Amino acid sequence: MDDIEATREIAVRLVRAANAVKADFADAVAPLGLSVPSARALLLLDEPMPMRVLSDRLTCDQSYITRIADELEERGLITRAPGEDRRVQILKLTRTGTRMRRTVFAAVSETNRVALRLDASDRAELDALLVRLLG
Amino acid sequence: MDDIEATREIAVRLVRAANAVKADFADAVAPLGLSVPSARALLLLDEPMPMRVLSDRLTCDQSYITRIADELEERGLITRAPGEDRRVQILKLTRTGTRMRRTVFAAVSETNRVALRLDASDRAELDALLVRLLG
DNA sequence: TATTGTTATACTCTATAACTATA
DNA sequence: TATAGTTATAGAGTATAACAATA
Repeated sequence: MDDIEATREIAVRLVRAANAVKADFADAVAPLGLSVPSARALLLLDEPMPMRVLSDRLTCDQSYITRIADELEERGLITRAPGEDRRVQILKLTRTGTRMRRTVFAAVSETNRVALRLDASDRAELDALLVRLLG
Repeated sequence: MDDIEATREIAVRLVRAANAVKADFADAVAPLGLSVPSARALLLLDEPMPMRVLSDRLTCDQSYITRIADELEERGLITRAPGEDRRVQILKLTRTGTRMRRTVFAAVSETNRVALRLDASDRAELDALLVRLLG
């Protein structure tokens, strides 16, 4: 069996594994009525931060954060408040948002197949390989 | 550091690594004027097959194959021909398609970071972990 | 002039539903 | 009636461009 072919197979499996992880995440947050991007944002909001910072952490465009913030704000999970620099909007979890963040965290942790299917030494091995892959 | 937190970090890195692999693939096929799904389909068309079989291998809906086949046909890379069962359309690479498939294969192989960043034993390790993860 | 955020728009990947032709 | 493929449509996730306000 061709070496190149075998290596491509691994790449395909890597993408499949990531899809499975994402599907697990989506299944975990769907019952909470949150979209995947909003749930991801919620997890990142461990402390108040400007929308710009959130877009950096989510690695997405700033304009997309407006949409996510709208959704979270409508659900009463965050507030927007202007920063000292008047251009900046600081996103901050409400009390409901803090509770929801914990709920999301618990839900996605329970369904995380990295935890479910790999023991500690496997996880360490995988992590090292992924770091090498990401360079 | 929390164990749950660390495990979630690995899941995040897994998704990032897969995104990197996909981005490599997209960058490799973009200069050829192919969309990612069409390039994927092309790689799977190692022999003539019904659209239904291709949808199984791409793990997507049949209706999506119609779109992909349209694109490949317009580019002169495949032909549709009815099978013995008159409901079936057999997709078959043209000569140009066969050449293009080889070009795609070479291009994505060259940019495949699994090959570039991991040696043979790392790859075997990674593969085993991914299989376990996919269960 | 550069940056934050907003708005409007559009693109990619993909699925669902309703349909047709054949089996 | 079940299956292969098509068509039209829709939805999720995300980006681009133009813009307002502030720096």
